[in-house]
Amino acid sequence: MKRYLNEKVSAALASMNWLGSAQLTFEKPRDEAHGDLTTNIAMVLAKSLGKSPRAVAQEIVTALKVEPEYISNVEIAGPGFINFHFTERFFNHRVGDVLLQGDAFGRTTTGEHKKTQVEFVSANPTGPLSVGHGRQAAIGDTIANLLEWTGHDVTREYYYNNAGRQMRMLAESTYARYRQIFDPAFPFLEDGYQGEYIVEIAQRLKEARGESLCALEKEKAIEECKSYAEQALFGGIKDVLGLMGVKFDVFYNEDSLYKTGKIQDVIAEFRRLGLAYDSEGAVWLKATALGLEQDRVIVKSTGEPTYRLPDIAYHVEKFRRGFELIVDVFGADHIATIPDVLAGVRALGYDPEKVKVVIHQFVTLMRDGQQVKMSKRSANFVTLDELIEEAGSDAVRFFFLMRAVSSHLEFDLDLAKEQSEKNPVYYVQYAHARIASILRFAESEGSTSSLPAPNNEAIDYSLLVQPEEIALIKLLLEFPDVVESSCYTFEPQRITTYLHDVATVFHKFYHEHRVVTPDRELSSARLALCSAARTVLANGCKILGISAPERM
RNA sequence: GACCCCGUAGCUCAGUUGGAUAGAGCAACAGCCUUCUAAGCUGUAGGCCGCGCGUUCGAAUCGCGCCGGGGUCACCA
Repeated sequence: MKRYLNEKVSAALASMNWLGSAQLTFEKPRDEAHGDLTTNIAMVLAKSLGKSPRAVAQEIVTALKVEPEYISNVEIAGPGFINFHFTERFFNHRVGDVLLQGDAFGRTTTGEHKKTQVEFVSANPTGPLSVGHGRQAAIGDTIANLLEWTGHDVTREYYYNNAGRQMRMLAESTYARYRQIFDPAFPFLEDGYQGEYIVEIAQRLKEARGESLCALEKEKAIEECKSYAEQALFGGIKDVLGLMGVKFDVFYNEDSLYKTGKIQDVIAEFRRLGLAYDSEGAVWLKATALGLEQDRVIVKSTGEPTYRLPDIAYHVEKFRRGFELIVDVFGADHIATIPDVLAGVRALGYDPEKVKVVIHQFVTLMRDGQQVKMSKRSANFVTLDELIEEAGSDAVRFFFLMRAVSSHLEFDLDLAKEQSEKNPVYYVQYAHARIASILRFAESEGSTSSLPAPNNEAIDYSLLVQPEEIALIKLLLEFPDVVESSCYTFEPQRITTYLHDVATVFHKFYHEHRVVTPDRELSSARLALCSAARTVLANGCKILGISAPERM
């Protein structure tokens, strides 16, 4: 639709030598009376031409040549908009295109197989995934899906660290809980992990190993606890991600950056560039020389690197591995580290423009109208697996994707749990199930009245003339554009919003018009339309990672 | 104090690269099932788009300054 008009209007502009002096764009007017597409080109050109916008518009329209078969009306309106009305014929013949493309409808190739990495979740195995991680998993996986739908070669990656202070604390906490099974008076560490899950892990450890760890030397026993707890927690994390339908291609261990000398290489390179110096026993990155506020420690006086150094080394590795587009999905709590990493990457000669950082805000969990406080260290917190168990994966994913990533998300547990019409995810799924039901019904009727198959070439799409039919077709045709804009702006909520709209428009159509009627020609055309709507809903659900049920 | 996100209907939030008369769900009220799924549809009501100034043909959208809420500012990750 846009492509068609772009060609025609560009030709008109060219005939007056106005082409190129302003960006020609088309958009869908909010008000249907203003046509199917509109352009503001006349208003943009008016100033430089020294003419009134409406006069410019008139000249363009006069020079414009369009086929009346496709364009029913071109009008100048308001301050100088040029509105284009397409014919019903133009729209209803597109239904066949949708059906022909089927589960590929909405896919585009603009990504040109660009090698792309999406990093998300990246939680260290120190505890079960939180609700916040769940949001990140839904966002990251959906962005990855969107990138695939636009033709990128996508690698889903999870970066983790199973060394360091936090893991040490996990090990000691587990050890203490383990010892407490045999000796309730065994002291628990001051700032250890309080969560009930540690007790459970200790219990399982006891079942697996009996009392044997008590006999071991403490350090040795703690080491055993660490590997056992890590394995248990990582297993749990992967299970929960699996429940959400999230599968990673690569689990990247921070440790490998040390083993292969990548960390040392980065330090050496910074030193060579005069961007690192020693002070107070630590190694500092001269971030001020890179335009940042203050210098930062990259290697502590204890000899351990701070998180910045491996983060920079990891990003360097992303470039070295050949990724042309690097998407980092982080929680808002990591926002402060990003400038350091990007500055480091740039200093080392890589283009930070290729790194897109998607920051998502926090999730507030509401239960009975009360906020549920969440902290991994406190005993009282709702984990992602509990949430999924209560509300189901579809509802959880959909809820996480309903809001803009930059907005705080209030997750109403009671609403998500409610398996009823109040729950928005069902609205979309119900539309899909309803269509599936209609198609089943038509098939059963077809055995006696031989209705043509929905994708039959003999279908007369021009029978689709009702306002509800045309409105549905128009909306369905927007799907590829919605996928693209959602992808390139990294705003997955555009898909949930759009699918909700599709469901609404379909339900209205369904309410107004009977699909299967004695009129076989009309029935066929409407079945085709239903099938096209089902295609869009199913494809959209696929992108969101939720199911599109045949029955509800 | 510095930086980041948010501020739109009673509540939770959409609102496409700035476009014409501001949108949905929930909550409230009033209707619609002898017909393909009522987990649906229709109608009513609900708004200084936080405030002010600016940019321009035009601002919920962009800029600056306030106000309010949240977050981050380690030799924690």
